[in-house]
Amino acid sequence: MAVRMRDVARLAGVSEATVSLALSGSPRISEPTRARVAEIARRVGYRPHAGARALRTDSTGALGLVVSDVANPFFAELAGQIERIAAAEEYSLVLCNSDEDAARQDGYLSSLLAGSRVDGVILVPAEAMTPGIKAAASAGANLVLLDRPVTVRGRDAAATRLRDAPVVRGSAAGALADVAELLVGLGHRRVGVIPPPVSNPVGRERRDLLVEALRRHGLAGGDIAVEPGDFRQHSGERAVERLLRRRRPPTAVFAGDGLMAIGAMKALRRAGLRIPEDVSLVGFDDAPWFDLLDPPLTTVAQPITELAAAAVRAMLALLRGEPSLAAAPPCRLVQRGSHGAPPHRNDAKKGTTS
Amino acid sequence: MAVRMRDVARLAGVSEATVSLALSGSPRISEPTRARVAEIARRVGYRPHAGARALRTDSTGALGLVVSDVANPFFAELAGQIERIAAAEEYSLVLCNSDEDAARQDGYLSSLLAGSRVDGVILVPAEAMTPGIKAAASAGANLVLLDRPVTVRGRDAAATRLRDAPVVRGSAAGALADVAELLVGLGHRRVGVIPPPVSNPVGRERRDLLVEALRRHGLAGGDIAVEPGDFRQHSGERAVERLLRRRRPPTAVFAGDGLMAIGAMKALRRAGLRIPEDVSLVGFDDAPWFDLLDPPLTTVAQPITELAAAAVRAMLALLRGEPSLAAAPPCRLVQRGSHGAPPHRNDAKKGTTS
DNA sequence: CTGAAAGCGCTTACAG
DNA sequence: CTGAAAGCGCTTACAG
Repeated sequence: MAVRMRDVARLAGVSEATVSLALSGSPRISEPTRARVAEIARRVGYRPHAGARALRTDSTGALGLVVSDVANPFFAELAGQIERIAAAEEYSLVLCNSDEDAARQDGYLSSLLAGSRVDGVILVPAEAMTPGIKAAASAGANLVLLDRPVTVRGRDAAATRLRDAPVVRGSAAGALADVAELLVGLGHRRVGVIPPPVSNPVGRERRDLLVEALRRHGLAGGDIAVEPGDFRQHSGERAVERLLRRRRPPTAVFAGDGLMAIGAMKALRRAGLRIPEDVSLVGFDDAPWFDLLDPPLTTVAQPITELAAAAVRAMLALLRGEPSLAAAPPCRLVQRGSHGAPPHRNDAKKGTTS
Repeated sequence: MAVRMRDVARLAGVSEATVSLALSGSPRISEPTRARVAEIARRVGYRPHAGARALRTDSTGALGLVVSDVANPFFAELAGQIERIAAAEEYSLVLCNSDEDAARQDGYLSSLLAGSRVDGVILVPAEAMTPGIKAAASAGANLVLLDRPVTVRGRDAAATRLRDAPVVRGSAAGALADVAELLVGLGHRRVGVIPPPVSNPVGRERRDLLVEALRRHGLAGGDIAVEPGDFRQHSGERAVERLLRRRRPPTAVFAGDGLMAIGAMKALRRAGLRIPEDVSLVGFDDAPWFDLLDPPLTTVAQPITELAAAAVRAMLALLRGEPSLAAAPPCRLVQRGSHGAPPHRNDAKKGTTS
């Protein structure tokens, strides 16, 4: 059906070997021959059979990207940028959604890597460690960890390799310290924190960074209410409901993910609370329409372009056998309209609706 | 590096042929042998080399998806659902962003199809017709057109095949008639329309369907101002600015795409206009956070889940050689808070800011 | 400067 | 019920 090398060779009156060499620009082929072969190949729309080439060269020209959910605006933007950069480097992108499910993630890892579908995988790990990640590492796969680290135990070969795997993620410490300073500075003394699942290193980290910054600003442990979510919008709603049922509900809420921030906003509104007059809300992740929300969302923006570029760069370094290139570009706090001073003290119990 | 069939054969004490047959469940292999081979393959994490299999069977187990921009929430959601459904059918997804650029789209088509990277492509065409689409069709590629049709001329083989290619897209006629009825019913007499590029059949269609519905409700041609955009947020802003500079600016604006609706909202606000008191705004495409915008956006929602399912279904039918399965599930108007009655007549020129 | 030949890892007629 | 052999489309040492 498709045009094959044999056809190009016949049309050019040379052997397949010459076509192959000519198209790869080998100096062994004379310029006139090279030009003629290239022109014919172009004219007939010849493209080498990707599978045949992969079989022969043990490299596919494809990269895998396993994220938890492309419908999440953060990952959608990230996937788009990674595709763009990879395409510029002549790599195609196989996209997989793990849906935060370790088993699905491991299935993808195995099909992509053990099946030699791709040369490497950029992975947003669904859990701190899974059998599939271990298996990929011990098979010597090219793995770049994106957005989240992985928890490595032991000193076997897989563990050692994994410890060396490049991790590319936003550095949230500075921005979360800014969040703490902003909220405490405005007078908030009771803060609700909705981190990603704490079974996940990224959940623990966002929680700990903010909680510690809040404490540095004088808040006591009892003033900080933690209700983890699961990266989904719905979990943000549920977490806010739980926060509002507390004896002394928070006057400010931090939601550690874009979708959870949306969910938190919905639940806050449903409870009849005004943002920021009754409660302040600070999110994590940004999107081009967050400034159009009601109110415009104050949030921690991740450096998506840098993350995408660094992830592809780290993968290319791996593929070339160069030393691994981790990266941690800083997140930054974007102040918009969803934060403000807390309501007066005697309004304290107002939030206990639902 | 990776485990190959040879290794499984050795461990099981049988030939490679037997392993192949056993794993494919051939009745020629005895049950004990099959079970033993399967168990060993599972234990060592064997996965067939995708390229070798593709070379031999002429089928890759992969599908291409070429969209114009995954960062657009509509396509992000669509891509996510398509990946999910394709994965359930054991197909992996190669994602490509054409960025509405015909040349990039054609490059992807050629690399995916002529390069035998995928068994078929689900394509959101960047233009009504391009050389790459024609080439793919005449090479007999499996092509499903998503969200947008293609303009076919001529009666050659490629044209005939293309005319038979399944088209899967939302049917907007009913919902756009509802938009016209809603706006005219509220008293609007001057409507601004920001369709997708009219070089694109989908742009012409959205424009024509709405304009005709508006006319059926008694609006004259001069009352309808058309300022096409290009699917990007920025173009929605520019289009609104042009609409507001008109002698008699519209009292209601329709933006024919999610990102353009966001842009329109931004420009309207920047011009100091209140929505919907000064201008009504109706969008196209929906997202889980559109109800949190200020004001909540009244919009035409596309049936994304149905579109994704229908696209994969159409592709599977093609791959099985079954008759092509087009689909056109209906869009529906979601009324929220961005529409209302027009301001009083003597306010008519208020909008001429900028 | 160019060609003939081997081999990557599978699947599938063909033997037995 | 199982194995030996051919061949998919490439690339790359090896000859000449």
